[in-house]
Amino acid sequence: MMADVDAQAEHGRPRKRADARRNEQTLLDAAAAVFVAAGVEAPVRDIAAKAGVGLGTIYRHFPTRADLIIAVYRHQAEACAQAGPDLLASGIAPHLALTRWIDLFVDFLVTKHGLAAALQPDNPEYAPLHAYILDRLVPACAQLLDAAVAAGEIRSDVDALGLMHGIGNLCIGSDDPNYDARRMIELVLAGLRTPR
Amino acid sequence: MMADVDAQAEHGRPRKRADARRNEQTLLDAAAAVFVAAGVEAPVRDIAAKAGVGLGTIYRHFPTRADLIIAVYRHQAEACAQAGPDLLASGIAPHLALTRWIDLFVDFLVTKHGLAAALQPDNPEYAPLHAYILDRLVPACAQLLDAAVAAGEIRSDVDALGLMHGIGNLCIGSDDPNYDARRMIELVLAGLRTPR
DNA sequence: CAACATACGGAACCTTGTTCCGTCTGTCTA
DNA sequence: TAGACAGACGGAACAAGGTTCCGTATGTTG
Repeated sequence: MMADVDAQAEHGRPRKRADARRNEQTLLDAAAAVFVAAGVEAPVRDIAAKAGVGLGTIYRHFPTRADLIIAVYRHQAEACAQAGPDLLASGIAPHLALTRWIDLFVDFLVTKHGLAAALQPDNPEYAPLHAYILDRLVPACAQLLDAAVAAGEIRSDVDALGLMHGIGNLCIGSDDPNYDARRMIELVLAGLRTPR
Repeated sequence: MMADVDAQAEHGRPRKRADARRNEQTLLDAAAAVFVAAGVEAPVRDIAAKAGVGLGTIYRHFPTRADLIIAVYRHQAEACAQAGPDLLASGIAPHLALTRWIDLFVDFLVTKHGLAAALQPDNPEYAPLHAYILDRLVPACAQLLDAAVAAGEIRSDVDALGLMHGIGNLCIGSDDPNYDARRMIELVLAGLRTPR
């Protein structure tokens, strides 16, 4: 059946209605604004209100809050993932590349109020977000880590997943002026360079 | 003994009614059980139900969840605070004493599902808990830290508050079998011993 | 332009925290 | 022991936020 050749065939699923596409973009913009103003845990109602749409609409486009967060930050996250191979290819020492990359990751996290806390894997609401990070960022980290281990620059008893989890954790609460997440992360990295 | 007509005179405030004291203990026991089974973020109603009391009763005895948590774990927290001076007096190298003490602190945290996450200072619900930790545990840590710095064993650019915050953060999610909080903390401590 | 699939809005429901007040009960005194 | 009352009790009621559902509205297509 379905010998019809309409736009849907091009990407395998039916093309969305124009108003739906418009609303999706409106929601992304509204969500980005609300996340900046109130953190990624802002009430769904606030985002819907900001976008001027009903609650049903937001849930139809983004079934979970995590989907919305991913959509809003996908570009930045991809850039971060991409930076891994680039740094590695740049010719600097692997452990330096790793340090720089973690800097990028930390920048990404600390500039998004509440994002680090949301990354906790135990909260089922954020499972898709977690899966996304695992999928895109952990491999990038692993590549850098492996290179540094291979170069004998860091200890070999730490895995990328655990390191990312730890770094992410250390970023939680970085709004607090009495807490310097970067210093703690600096300690972790110094510890990494220490012999077992 | 002196003519203490009224037991209240001994501590300055009126003696509580017998049923109130009984309920307080019942609530502590119920809370401890529920915390073990469902974490420290378990619904207040569950604790009240387990204790067989009404909601009003639990709020009268413990105005915030943090008060209840503190009451349940006070003994263990005090023991941890006390261990600081003891370790320092035991004659081992200060940095070793610090390491051991942090081990105790981590033990305390990782055995209480959700407690580390609750320590985040941004959640106003847990403000009293946070204040308590600041009051009792941070000074203990500071003493050990100072001793190790004075002995020239660790770098001097880390403060007790930030270190505790970081260690606490690293303990979040330690239920996850793929995450080893202790290894991350080991890295931090190794980093501490590294020259600036 | 008619018909239909799709999308929309928001009321309604669920869970959890928190307050409030009518009722009940220790405790104290006469 | 009885009466009075401060103190404690239970739980209904309210607030806030997440999520579902369905009657209505509107692109899209033939």
